[in-house]
Amino acid sequence: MKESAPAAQPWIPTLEEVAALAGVSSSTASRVINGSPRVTEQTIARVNAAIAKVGYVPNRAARNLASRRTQTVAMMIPERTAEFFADPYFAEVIQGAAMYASSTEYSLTLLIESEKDPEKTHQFLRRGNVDGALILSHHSGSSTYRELARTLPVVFGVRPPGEMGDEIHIVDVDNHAAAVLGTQHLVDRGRTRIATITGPLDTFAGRERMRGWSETLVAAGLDPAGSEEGDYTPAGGAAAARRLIAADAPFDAVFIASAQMASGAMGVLKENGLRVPADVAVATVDNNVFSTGTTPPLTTVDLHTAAKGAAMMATIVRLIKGEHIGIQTLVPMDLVERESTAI
Amino acid sequence: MKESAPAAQPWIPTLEEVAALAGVSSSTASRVINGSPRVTEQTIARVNAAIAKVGYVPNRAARNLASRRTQTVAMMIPERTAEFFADPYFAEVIQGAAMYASSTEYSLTLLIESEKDPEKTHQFLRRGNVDGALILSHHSGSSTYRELARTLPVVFGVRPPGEMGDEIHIVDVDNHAAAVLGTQHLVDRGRTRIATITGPLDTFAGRERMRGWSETLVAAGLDPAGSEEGDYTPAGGAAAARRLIAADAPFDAVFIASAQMASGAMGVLKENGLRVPADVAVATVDNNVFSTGTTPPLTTVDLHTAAKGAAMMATIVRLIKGEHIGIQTLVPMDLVERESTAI
DNA sequence: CTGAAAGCGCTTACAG
DNA sequence: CTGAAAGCGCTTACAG
Repeated sequence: MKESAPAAQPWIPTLEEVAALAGVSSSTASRVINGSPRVTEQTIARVNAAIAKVGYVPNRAARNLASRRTQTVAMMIPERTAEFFADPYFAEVIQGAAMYASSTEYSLTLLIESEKDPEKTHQFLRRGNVDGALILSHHSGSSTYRELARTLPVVFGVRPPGEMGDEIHIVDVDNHAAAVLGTQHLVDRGRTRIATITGPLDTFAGRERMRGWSETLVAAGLDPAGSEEGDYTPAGGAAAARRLIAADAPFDAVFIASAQMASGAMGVLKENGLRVPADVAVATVDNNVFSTGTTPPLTTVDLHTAAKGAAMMATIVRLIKGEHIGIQTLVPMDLVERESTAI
Repeated sequence: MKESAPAAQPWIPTLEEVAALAGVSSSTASRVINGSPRVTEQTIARVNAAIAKVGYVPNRAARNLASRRTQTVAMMIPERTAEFFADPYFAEVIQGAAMYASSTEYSLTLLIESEKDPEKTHQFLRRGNVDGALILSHHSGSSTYRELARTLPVVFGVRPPGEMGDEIHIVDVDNHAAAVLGTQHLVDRGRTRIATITGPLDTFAGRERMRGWSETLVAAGLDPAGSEEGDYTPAGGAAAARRLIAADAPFDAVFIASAQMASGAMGVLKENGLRVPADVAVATVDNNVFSTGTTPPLTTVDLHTAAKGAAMMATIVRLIKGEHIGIQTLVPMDLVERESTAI
């Protein structure tokens, strides 16, 4: 089945050739390419002209070998890839990171962590095959990434288990504030019996969002009108909505901790003859197809998830360059009002 | 803001050290690592022991430079990344490709194509920085990727504009068959007034799915009960459903060309007092959160999208290795029956 | 500001 | 089956 040859490589210009064309040494050509300040304007122009003429692109392998950098950042993906990619949240973070990367010299590689043999993955990372790693998800309880962070720049997009130490860099959103924003909006709309569908309460984000809902009610002098736990999926949201209704504590609004859950919950509300927003106002979190695609579309807290991905990438690049930066970066958010909370 | 140093690199073992430890030359150690057949069992064992002992991982840059391969495959992402990643379909293809890649020596890099300066991206690709490229999307009308395919192994996940030439390798699903499968199921359920919400009709897939719906009706001796065009989004599906209802041609079933559109359409059906499946049976395409998260869950044609991504990766690897393979790979599909078409 | 030279860590004909 | 040697295409002190 083998063919003669994998398509004869066409002509690929080399640094030396560019240098010759520009009438300089390859050292100088290299300096121009790498933006060294110690080169004449004129030389720069000549080299750039030569580069443009032959369409020169540096050979990454050679460059990386010589400079001992890889210009590569790994995005770590848990082995349960199907679940991971099913959540548009992660896709959006990846999108933001990839977009930011494209504006830099770094490229983003998807690296799936073997859960049976995490050591293999970690060795790959530690052995100089990437300049840094981005962690979006991890088996809670595992602290392997924390260890990795001691020998390699690592940026977390979720809070790793255990205490925050100085060695951890995290880019996150203020989940408590997000829930306050969404819930307060329901209060401002005059709703007084506000329920919630929470995220998984064994996650930090899930608990924080619930706390935001609860504290907002207390501050407004309102009693909670019910709380059910969901799992961030539409089906989970639908199930939680059913339990909420079955509990028979009347509610005129519900803060749902994710748009995916909200989209599932909407169908259940309708089935039970509850009109949105007339009977029940709905506010949620995440501005994506799940919040725009329902009827009516949902008021939501936009967490700027793509911006979070970009911020993670920006942070890892700065860490790689050896900059000294803060432990935590918070990504801003805002409320997007739609029909589901119209008066 | 600069710090002293980017964290002293810890000890990274080198091939030479592994070789010394095993008592062989680095040539031999290299052969063991690369699975050359011309090495003694004993030598292999000794080298592997040394590798395990020091936790050796080959330096990719050196390896790539010496072997003139990159072990990297680029997944091309259009510059409108937000739209691209919003569709779970693409995320699922990426997932499958990444998963397959992790079982090989290849790594998958996300490469965003600059649309203002596509030449820049293409030069990067052509200049030996990747071994192959995967194309999931492209501006129709552009034939640049076809040109690229003449100098670099390229696998398409969508049909490029223009004629299929021998130089094009494509991994796809039979969209016509998918629509036949879904529509025939509605016919088998005894529905006789079957409408459709199509995908964008300026795409090959959109037209093929519509043709499948239409031909199935003809074969069953049924008249079409209406057809509206959607755009693969929930909002687009909702709008199409509204038009379908407004057209006032009664229908008792609808084949919707994507689950995203179906999820939007479901809300509109309910609003209009149409019960699913009692009044209207719904069959769709894509087995993801959009088909499982609605109430009731949707009967759908599972296109095995992750398998498609894996097949794309498998195909590019074979092409890179110089194997002679067929122009087209079709990924199988199957029908998943759920409540939306229950009798 | 520029160049000659060494070296990054591997692979791979070439001999044996 | 194994080793010595050359070389992959860059970067980067080191001199000047």
